Amino acid sequence: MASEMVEANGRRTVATISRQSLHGEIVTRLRDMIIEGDLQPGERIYETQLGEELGVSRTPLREALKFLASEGLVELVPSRGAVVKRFSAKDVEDMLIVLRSLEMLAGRIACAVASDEGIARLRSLHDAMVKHYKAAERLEYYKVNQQIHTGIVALANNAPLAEVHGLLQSRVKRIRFIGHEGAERWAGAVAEHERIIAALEARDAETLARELDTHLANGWERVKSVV
Amino acid sequence: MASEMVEANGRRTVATISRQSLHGEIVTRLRDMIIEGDLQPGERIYETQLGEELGVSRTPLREALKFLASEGLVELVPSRGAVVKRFSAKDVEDMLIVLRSLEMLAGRIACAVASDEGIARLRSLHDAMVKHYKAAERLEYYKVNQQIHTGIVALANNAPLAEVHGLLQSRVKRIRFIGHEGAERWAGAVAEHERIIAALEARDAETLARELDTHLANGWERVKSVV
DNA sequence: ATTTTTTATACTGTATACAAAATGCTTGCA
DNA sequence: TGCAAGCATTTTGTATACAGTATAAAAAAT
Repeated sequence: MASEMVEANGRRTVATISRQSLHGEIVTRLRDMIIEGDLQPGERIYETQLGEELGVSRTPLREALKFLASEGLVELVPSRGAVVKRFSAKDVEDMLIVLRSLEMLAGRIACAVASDEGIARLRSLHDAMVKHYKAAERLEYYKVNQQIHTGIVALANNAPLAEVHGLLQSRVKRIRFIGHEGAERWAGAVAEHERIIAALEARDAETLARELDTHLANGWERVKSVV
Repeated sequence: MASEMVEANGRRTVATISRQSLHGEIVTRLRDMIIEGDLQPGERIYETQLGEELGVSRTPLREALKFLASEGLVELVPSRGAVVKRFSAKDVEDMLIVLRSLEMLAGRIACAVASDEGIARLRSLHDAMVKHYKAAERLEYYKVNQQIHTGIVALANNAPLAEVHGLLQSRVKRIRFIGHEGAERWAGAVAEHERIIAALEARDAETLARELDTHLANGWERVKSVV
């Protein structure tokens, strides 16, 4: 049955050598489905139905749901199964407050411990992002943007910090993904990013923290309307 | 919560209103076992064995393990099962850095939004802690101490903040639980707590943040030797 | 007509059974 | 004696089956 599944999926087998367990794959698959809005907030998840849809039995699917429940992407209602978690505007605002604090912390640490290569890599990511901005490629821009924020956190070389940041980021991704900002605000965000990268290159911790602070506060303003 | 009563009259949770599902109970049970050192770091978890020990079958146990894996308390090695996660000294230090940042953030917010009753409740907790200190009741002291730190975060009224704080706190609990500090350091910790509560009562955000900063930095110093 | 009760259906929660993978041990051979 | 290969045991990974529960619909009574 498992071998059939691999053939049916086809594309998934390339990277992982099918080394990862099935429930692990389901976790990433479902996470993507939730983030991309394939499974909508408040929607109830029927295990048999979704299992057949994915070509797996209920057992690994349920295990994956438990994992995602701990991540906070789904909610487990006793004897009524899993529901895609819905976030209120206050929830999102609270998350962004924490995210902002975490990124500021990461930025401060990064200024002290990051390698020159790491910073250079972030600069090139930033350049790529600007290209996408000028080409008005929103989706590509969005993806690289995420990579930059994740990259700053990664530079701090603090695994738990990166982990909790990723945890919250995965929750707001769904929101941000939807939010399409106007041209002038978009330009403002790019300018903020430029200053962020500059501060990082100068290893100026306080300036970097301040820039991240305003950038992420503005980010909330940009997304507030769509929540 | 209600399951404690259930456990009192009989070990099986069948007949009564077991509001929480079985895997949910197993999660809390295993979490306690890990924190209290019943399951030691690096120890491999044999599903059938542990299942029989707890009187449950493998299925809900596995679901519980997936949940704990997402929490970071156990590690899932593909086709070799679950292992209680072992943390290096750097891991713990990194966690405490993040915890410190989160508590400082919570403290700042709490000064602005906490209710007077909430602050008063924390003061009485503090008084209880001092009593335990004077009676040299280490375990009781430790428990109330945890409640105070959790309580400060709770005052901020920010669910995601409380969540990630609790996540990291559950990981370092195991360490701190072991660490027995000397009398003079213990006295220092109590004094720091007194200043923290005072700053909170004065709603002096910056002082509170500074006191939390030094308190938690000292906390790392106190625990460093035993990691 | 409305409310309550009953019944049917579908879904979740748990257990068990089966298949695949890995580890350890024994045996054979150099 | 040392090493390797193969077999056996153990353990995980997955599927399926069964039991319990909630929901919804239909029927009966007020």
